[in-house]
Amino acid sequence: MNGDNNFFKSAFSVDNVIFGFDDGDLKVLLIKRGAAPFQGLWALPGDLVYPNEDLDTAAYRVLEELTGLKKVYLEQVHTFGAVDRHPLGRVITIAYFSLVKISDFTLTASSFAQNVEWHNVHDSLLSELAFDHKTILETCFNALMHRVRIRPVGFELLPPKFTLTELQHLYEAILSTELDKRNFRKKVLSMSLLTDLDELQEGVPHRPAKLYKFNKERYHQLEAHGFSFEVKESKKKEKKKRLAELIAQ
Amino acid sequence: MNGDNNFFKSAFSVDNVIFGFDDGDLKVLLIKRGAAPFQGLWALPGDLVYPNEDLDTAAYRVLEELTGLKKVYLEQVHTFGAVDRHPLGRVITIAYFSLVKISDFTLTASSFAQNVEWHNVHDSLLSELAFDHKTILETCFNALMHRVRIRPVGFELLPPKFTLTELQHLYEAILSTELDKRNFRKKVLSMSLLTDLDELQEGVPHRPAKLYKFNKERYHQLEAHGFSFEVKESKKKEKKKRLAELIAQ
DNA sequence: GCAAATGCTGTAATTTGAACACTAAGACCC
DNA sequence: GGGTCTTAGTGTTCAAATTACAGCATTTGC
Repeated sequence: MNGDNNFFKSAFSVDNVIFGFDDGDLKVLLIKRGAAPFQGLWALPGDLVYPNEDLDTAAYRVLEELTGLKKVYLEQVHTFGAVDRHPLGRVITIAYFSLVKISDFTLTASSFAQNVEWHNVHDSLLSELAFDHKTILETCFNALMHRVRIRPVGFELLPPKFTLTELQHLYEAILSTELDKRNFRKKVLSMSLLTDLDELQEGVPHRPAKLYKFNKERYHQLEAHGFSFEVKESKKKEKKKRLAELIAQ
Repeated sequence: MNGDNNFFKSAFSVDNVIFGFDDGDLKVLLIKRGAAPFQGLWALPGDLVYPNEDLDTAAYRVLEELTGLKKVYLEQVHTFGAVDRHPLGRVITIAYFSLVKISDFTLTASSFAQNVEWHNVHDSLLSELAFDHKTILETCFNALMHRVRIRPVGFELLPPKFTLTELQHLYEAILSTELDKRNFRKKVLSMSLLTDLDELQEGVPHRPAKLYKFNKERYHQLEAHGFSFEVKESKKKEKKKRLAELIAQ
């Protein structure tokens, strides 16, 4: 193949929707663009893929350059390739999402220079972002909502030790719903994916909660046996919502 | 951006896993390669994406050039971009799957020249395919298995009029399992997604079955109200399987 | 010691899912 | 026309999962 061919005048990039969870809120890491195009707008971290680099490798690289983190959860979601999505040429981009523990996170020197910030996901979905990044964020957020119902990836967003209430708040933030406390705890504990650490929370101005950790070994065991993980919205609400919509027609 | 940049010496293609259903079997449309590399091996239909062409457009084009069909179900699944996946250069490929009614299908003139055939999916997964197409087929088949449990896309594979038994066989072929006849019919009918056509099968040497069609309008209504479609494997089997595995440990 | 805040726990009612076997209708053959 | 073959079609019972729901317990801080 030769470089003169028209088919070889395109580039591809990866864009990474990096989710974090803090203070009861689901967040996404964005970079303020310092140069045209879209100067001054917030954008997803991303980069062109090197000629001799695999796609996943590129996505991990973007993540590590920005956060210093390796070994985080990363998943390819969708590829966006509208002809006019990049004003300077044909660039298709492969979108990934990753889940990081904000507790582990420190900005790297390289990222420190840039204007990097955690943003509330829902707010970002309502604001303007560079390129087609709003669509990408939407798609990845939907993928996350879907994923947490099927696999226990939520733990990737929590610190190593967490309380059941924190876990519940995480699920509520991702699924944008409220869950019944007793049913949630019953269900989660019945899966035996949590190890009770026999430790209590410290520094809280109320009764401290027990701390748990995620039991990865147990998860892999169950996974091998066709286990499925699921958290559902309350039926009461679904019914109410559906009824309301029917009436509205 | 200029053409000398190293980043612009790559190409991208689409590959299309075209599923059909015939004679109780799930099939995939493959092309026998007439030229190197991988000459003589079966491959997925695909093509480079034109410089001014959107990705989905390219996937539809590949499909139409081969089958003459427009307006078929098409879904992007995953992008494959290993550095060495194409022996002649860096080509990343965006994989799609599509669902066609074999009854509608006729080979186009252009595809007639090529060696195009329907292959049993399970056989193909065990045979050698060109490039990384076996991995792509696997990924798309898994995506299909997953998709039919969530959305009623299975109908895209059946002729406009079909019997409940045909529908059941389709699900059994995709999910590689057996389903209980009564429970299946009960569930499917309870969703009110089928319209009873008040017609009977003809030309069968036994009691003819009623014919149904898929009610698309009804589906869109339900979809708008957060409806979810699901077909499950029998629990009996799962339990047996799991027990066997536990014993084997 | 009392107020404030969150942690923690169980049961009853309902819904959903799974298992299971016989009669019905038409085609074909004699 | 009667018998046989083949697939169509149908309901009930039991078990499991899901839902709704409220009050006492423990710690901190005043």
